[in-house]
Amino acid sequence: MDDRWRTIEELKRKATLQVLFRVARMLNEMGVKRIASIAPNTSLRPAHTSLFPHIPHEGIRLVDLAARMGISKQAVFQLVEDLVGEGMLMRRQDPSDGRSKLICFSDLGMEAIKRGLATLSKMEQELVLALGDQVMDQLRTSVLAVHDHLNRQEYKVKQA
Amino acid sequence: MDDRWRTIEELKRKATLQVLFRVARMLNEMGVKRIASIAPNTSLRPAHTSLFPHIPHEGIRLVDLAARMGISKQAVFQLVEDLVGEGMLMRRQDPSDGRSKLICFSDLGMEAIKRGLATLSKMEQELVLALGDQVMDQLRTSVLAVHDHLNRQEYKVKQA
DNA sequence: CTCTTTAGTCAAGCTTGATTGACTAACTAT
DNA sequence: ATAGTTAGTCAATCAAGCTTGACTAAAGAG
Repeated sequence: MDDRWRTIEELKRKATLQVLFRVARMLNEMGVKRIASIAPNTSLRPAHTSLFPHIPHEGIRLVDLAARMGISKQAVFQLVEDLVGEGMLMRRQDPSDGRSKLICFSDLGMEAIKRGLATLSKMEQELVLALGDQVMDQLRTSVLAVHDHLNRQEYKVKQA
Repeated sequence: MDDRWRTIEELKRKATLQVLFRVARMLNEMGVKRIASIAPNTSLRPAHTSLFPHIPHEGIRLVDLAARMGISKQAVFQLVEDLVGEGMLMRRQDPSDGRSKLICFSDLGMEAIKRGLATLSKMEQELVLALGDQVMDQLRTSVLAVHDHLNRQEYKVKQA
């Protein structure tokens, strides 16, 4: 065991962030697996579900959605098209602009989102059961603190 | 604001896991960006770096590495080939098997890993500075608790 | 000693998730 | 009214990250 490797092991042991990444990845995989098992949608891929967090209740225009996701409108178009085909999303005419349509959830889509969130919430409750209220409270408050800090920083960067 | 949507917003507010995912994603993106900025390796992609956590100091055989990552040995071969080309990894002859080679880090590779971990550690220290010792301690212990629990569960599943 | 299996390699091809370019219809500014 | 811009759409293309199949050399079983 040479010195270089020892340094690496030391750094790894201290890396809270690495543990955070791994935990997030494991939980995410677990969630995806569970949701897939209750609704075997062969045709809905990660790229599709990545749209969901960016679709507000009022709806959003294609170009704006693309801008928020940081990819081309053509790419988003195809994803939205698929989701409309599956009945998850719908396009309403934008009352204020004849060219544009407002992309929003259909009833079916909202039900699906609800089921997904419920699955996540169930996983969380299982963790509470296994690890106790206190640990999960600590996780919640500390993660939230980091979250808020990162958002404040991002805001500052955008202002500059 | 109809009832279905209100339920969704309620679920989201309670979802510690969603916040965890988002925080992990943001920090990860930040880390990748920083590391990329200090070492503009145009040719090393995420698929390559995903090998690193599975390569032990003693080295590992291609088939075993592929099994650990859950993908075909041919796919792993290409990635290893690229990394050997970049001087990050090297292949030693396996002393106990004439067919097999042990994939391990080169000196350059270990230096690169060290720099990556150091970057992560620096980000962590910045969080400590911004949020305080206490919050980061809470994050560390709670995330570690979840991590250990998930690993225990995975172990149990594998036993069954 | 032969037969089968296994480790690494090489080649071709596929799916996903994106891109760029072109086009139509609707809006906007002059 | 006309010229230029913008929103959505359609099509072709591309790179990443895999897969499957075929081959070789070494190892192991009978």
